[in-house]
Amino acid sequence: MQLVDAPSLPSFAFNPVADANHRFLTDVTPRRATPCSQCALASLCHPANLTLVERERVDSLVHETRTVARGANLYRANDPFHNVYMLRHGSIKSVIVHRDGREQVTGFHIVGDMLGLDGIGRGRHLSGAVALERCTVCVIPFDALEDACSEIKPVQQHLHRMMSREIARKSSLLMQLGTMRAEQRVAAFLLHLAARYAKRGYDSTDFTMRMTRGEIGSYLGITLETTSRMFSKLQQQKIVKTRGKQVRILDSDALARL
Amino acid sequence: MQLVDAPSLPSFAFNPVADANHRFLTDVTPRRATPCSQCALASLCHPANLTLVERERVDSLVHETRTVARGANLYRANDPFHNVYMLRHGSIKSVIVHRDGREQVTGFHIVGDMLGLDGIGRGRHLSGAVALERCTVCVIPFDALEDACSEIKPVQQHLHRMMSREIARKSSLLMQLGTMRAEQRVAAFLLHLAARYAKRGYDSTDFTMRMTRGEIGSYLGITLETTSRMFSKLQQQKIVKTRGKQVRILDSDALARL
DNA sequence: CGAGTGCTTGAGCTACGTCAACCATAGTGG
DNA sequence: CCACTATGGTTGACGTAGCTCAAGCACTCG
Repeated sequence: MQLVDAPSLPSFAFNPVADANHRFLTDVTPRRATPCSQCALASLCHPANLTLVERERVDSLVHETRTVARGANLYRANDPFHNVYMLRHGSIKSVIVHRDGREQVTGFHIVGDMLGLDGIGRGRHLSGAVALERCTVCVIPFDALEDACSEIKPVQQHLHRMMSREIARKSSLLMQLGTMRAEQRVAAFLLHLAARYAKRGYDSTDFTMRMTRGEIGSYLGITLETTSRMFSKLQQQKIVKTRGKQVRILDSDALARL
Repeated sequence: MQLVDAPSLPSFAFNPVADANHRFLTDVTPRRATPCSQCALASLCHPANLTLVERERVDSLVHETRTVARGANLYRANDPFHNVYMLRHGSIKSVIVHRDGREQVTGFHIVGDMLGLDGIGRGRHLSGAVALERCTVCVIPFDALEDACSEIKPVQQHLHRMMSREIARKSSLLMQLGTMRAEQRVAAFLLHLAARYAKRGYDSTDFTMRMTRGEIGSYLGITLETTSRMFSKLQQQKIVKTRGKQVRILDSDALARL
């Protein structure tokens, strides 16, 4: 609902509502895009070594930026697939909902991640994408991206890498779910998150997790209670320190050794 | 199973060496490719609606076919990534090995599947691919495939769909591991396998699973004993009938209802 | 025939799920 | 400003699904 769209992302625009299902009805606000060439994330979104002309061509792919309110859907499962999205600010969870209504988190996305790739195959999004906090995304029509791929080799390679990494990411998660015990899963989750923050230049030992214990648990295939217990356990062992969503990793070697 | 395609496929080329398990050391036998246009699998590998010229271009991508002996690796984790493979005959498992030596199965591939996609991202294969029976694959150098993508739009789209489907497949597996109980996992596994056979024109109610209980269990995140128990349980309920690796699905609705 | 590999089944143990109570924080409405 | 409510987090008590360990059977292959 809200979403003040304003020239520039004013944070006062955040305006929470109450009610499990009936909140944040209007999700998404389009905005004008600032050119990619001026974007701090360019190194994550774009292949390097483009010519000026190519760079302009890439700029033109993003003809829209959207902001998504906390709790709102960027897209939902089964929505027709048209665009992929670069997450430019904020964090997002991907969820699949079972026929029985339970939902399963299949991914967390942070700044610099590309979303929506699972929709290409069947022309519909397979999972939904829900903002964990106010987000801004660049909207990239997939048709146009494919066209650009044909013309500009590095763009093609970049896309393929992004997709492949998504596959690899899921593989490694599969391994976690298949073979690790709860404590190890939580440890691996923290390390993975930290590594991604590090890669983006954020503090990787001290950060705030945007997701709840329930969401982490769903992602890791354990309950929220177990998740909480594992955080407590890690804290007792002086391996991490948590206070709500705030985490500090005290001994990342120990985490990795679990 | 075996492949009558005969004139060639010299099994004499098989030349064992010593490795972790000391069997099947030399894995792979190159062969000349038969043109794709004459391949029964063309509808799975290729986009439809290609012009004659385009079709020939695609044919030229496959300049090699290999056979892989049972138990042999088509590629191993960390091998440098050069090719993707179309599985033309047989079945293959994808495995990741932990540092502690345990291995986790992350996928089963049957005729018509594309393998190796997880290697694009980092230039090295993330998982290994082990033949569950004698296999033949078409070798497609990825560079050449990318070139063809740039030139022929339908090829590009086809590749993107394949990759996206791989992502989707893993997502759905994640859901199984995250939320289902052992019996449901086994049921979902059978249904999924049956559906894939059906799509390829094989009998989907009566088939033989090429993988062991242990491999199924690893894939599903349960032990081989539990896998076996679940098969027994399903048999008691007259939902499926198994005899070793041979399965008959008696009541696929019941399977889906679990 | 013996050895190797895979499958089944039982008995006991345990990691984790379930249920439930309670606390903290933050937004909300009088 | 202070209850009031909603949401998220922590912790305990208890039950159980699935793991571990172990034994025995069925095939296949040399």
